[in-house]
Formats: sequence, structure tokens, C-alpha cells
Amino acid sequence: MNIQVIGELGYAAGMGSEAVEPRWLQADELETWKTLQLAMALLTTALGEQLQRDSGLSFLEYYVLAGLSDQPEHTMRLSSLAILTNSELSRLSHLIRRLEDRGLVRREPDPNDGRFTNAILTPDGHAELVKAAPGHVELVRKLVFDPLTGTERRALQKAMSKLLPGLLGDC
Amino acid sequence: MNIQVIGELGYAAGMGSEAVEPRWLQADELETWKTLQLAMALLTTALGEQLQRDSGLSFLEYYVLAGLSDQPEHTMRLSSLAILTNSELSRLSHLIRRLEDRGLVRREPDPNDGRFTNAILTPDGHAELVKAAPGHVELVRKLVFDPLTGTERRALQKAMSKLLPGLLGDC
DNA sequence: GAGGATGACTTGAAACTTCAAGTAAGACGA
DNA sequence: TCGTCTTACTTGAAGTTTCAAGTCATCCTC
Repeated sequence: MNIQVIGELGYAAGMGSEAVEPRWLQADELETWKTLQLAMALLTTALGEQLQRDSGLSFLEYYVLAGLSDQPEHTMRLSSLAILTNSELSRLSHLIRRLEDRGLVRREPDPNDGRFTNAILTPDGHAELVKAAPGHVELVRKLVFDPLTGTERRALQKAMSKLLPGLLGDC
Repeated sequence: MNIQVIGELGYAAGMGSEAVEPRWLQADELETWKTLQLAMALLTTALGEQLQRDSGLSFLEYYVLAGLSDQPEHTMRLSSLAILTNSELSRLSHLIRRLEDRGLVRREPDPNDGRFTNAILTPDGHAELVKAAPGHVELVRKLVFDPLTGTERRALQKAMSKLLPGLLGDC
């Protein structure tokens, strides 16, 4: 099975007669997009599977615990955590409840402003994170950094950085 | 809110005393990883939202229709489609059923070998794809290609290509 | 300082994905 | 040619995410 073969229709030129003909992708751009998309999808899957298998955490759960562990008091508002993890508040609220049920996190209203809710990493949650981290980091290194030279790594970072303003929009 | 701030614990050095100290990420690697991860997450979200909003298709649904449209007879085995779209067979089977219910795809056993099932794009499905494609491609162009110079685009492609062997593993 | 607006969640239901079996067709060995 | 094995799905239930309201605290205006 040739895994490189990804549908061109939907990306390349010649799809029909639109009122305003869009700027279709050129062959080399299409190639780049296929590569980028495939690598992103495979990377996400691989990291998620490793975490789930070895630590019983989804990628988002790991990311939430890691985000909390990095804050003073191991505490963060749900709304900040939602931005940090690029997930909707509703999704996060459900997820925090499940982490709470597992004893990895607890919830408290902000004492200074009752509209906010803080999520707080418990000692158990921190312990789980510490157990999960080495395997996760090892895989990131193996999949992302080991294959690249220093120059390539810097070029990758530069290119991705230039996408961020457009992706962040007017935030 | 500083959206750049992503937890370092879980990635950077100094997490404790493991039996075998893992190869933690260096500061510059960590920076690259944060950038890459953030950009990937935002890009996926942005493209998915545009498709859902403007065409009522999830990213995977679009990808499935595009994959089919690219095949002779607009037909592909579910197992091939699963590899192409990097999704599990079970997920795909459910998704194809829903697309079937919406009349965008139909299912047929392979006439030559009854173990295989073919998914076939219907005229309605093709029409939906043709309607969805311009907006999607426009956004890919705007978010990925407009911000990059030709040199940067080629560097990005090169770096991502070098990750693929590791990501594909022993396939 | 009452009354409505705003922001930050929370909740329940619907949609979707994952997990664990189950089914069925063809290959293969005895 | 019979039984077993493998492959390619399919299915139902459990778990997760999304969607559409709902709640509640604070702010803002008159």
C-alpha cells in the first residue's frame, strides 16, 4: 500500500467552474502539504498511543497535568488552561471532572473572584506526571529530534513560527 | 494571557531521580517542540472548524471523500482508506455508515473477494466535495503557504520528510 | 442599589471514537 | 473436503467530545 498517495482532488487545480476560481495549490505546494499533514497526523497518533499504553493518560490529559505542574501552586484557571491546551472550556470541564474522579486534580473556586474556577494538581497527579514524562520525552526526541540536524531543526522552528501569527489570528 | 507559556515540566531536565535518566530536551529543542506542537494543534483546529462551518464536514470526512475522488471508479477498500486517512478500521466503518446515511458514499463487497468492502463516492458525495474544496484550499494556502518564502517552504518540507521514516516505523 | 449585561464555567444530551467481541470469506494443511 | 487460521471488516457498549442551554458571580448603567 502506497501510503504517500493522498487525494489530489480537493487540493489541486482543475476542479470545476467556480464563480471565483480559488488559488489552487501548485504541485510542489501540494507535496509539502501532504507531507506536513501526514507527519502531523502520525506524530499525534504515535505520541498519544505511547502515553495511553504506558501511562493511561491521553495526550490532552498529559498536557493538562504538565501545564498545571508548571504553575506556582500547581494551580491554574480553567479558562487559562483551555487556551493553553487549545481546547474548549466545556471539553476541559468534563475532562477535569474525570481527572478529579481519579484523584489527579482538584477544583476550587477562585477565592478572590467567584466566577473563576481553579484546577489544582494533587500530589498523586504530580506523581503520575513524573512517572509518565520520561517515556513521553524519549519518544518526542526519537521521533522529532533524532532525525534532524541542528540546521534542519532550526529551519523547522523558523517555518512553524511564521505560521503562528496567522493561526493565532486576533487573539 | 501568554499563550506561549507551555509547561516545561514533563519535557525539560530536572524532574527527579529515575533509574535511567532519560535524555531530556535542551532549551532550544523544547522551544522547537512547543512551537511545533502549538502550530499543529492550531492548524488542525482551524481547518476542521472551517470545514464544519462552511460545509458540514469534519476533517476526516473531507479527507475520506477526497481520497475516494482520487481513485479510479471513485472506489477504495475500507482497509486502504484506513491507512490513507490514518484512522482505525472501526472508526472508519462507523464513519462510512454515517456518510452512507447522508447519501455521500455507498458500500459494496468486493466482487472478486468477499472479504473486502469497497467504499464508493456517490455523485452527491462528489458534489459536496467540489463545493467544499475551494474554501478549504484557500485556508490551507492562507495559513501555511502565504506566511512562508519558497526557501522556508522547502526547508519545512525537507524537515518533515525526514520525520516520516521514524513515524511510519516498520510499515 | 436594582436590573440587565457579561463572562466563566457547568450540565445533559447527541454525536463521535474506542474497545472488545463477533462474523464471515477465503487460504491452507491434513 | 474438512477443519482450522487469518484477514477484513461489523457491531454494540463504554468512553469522550461537541453542542446548546442553564447557572451564577460580578460588572455596569441608570
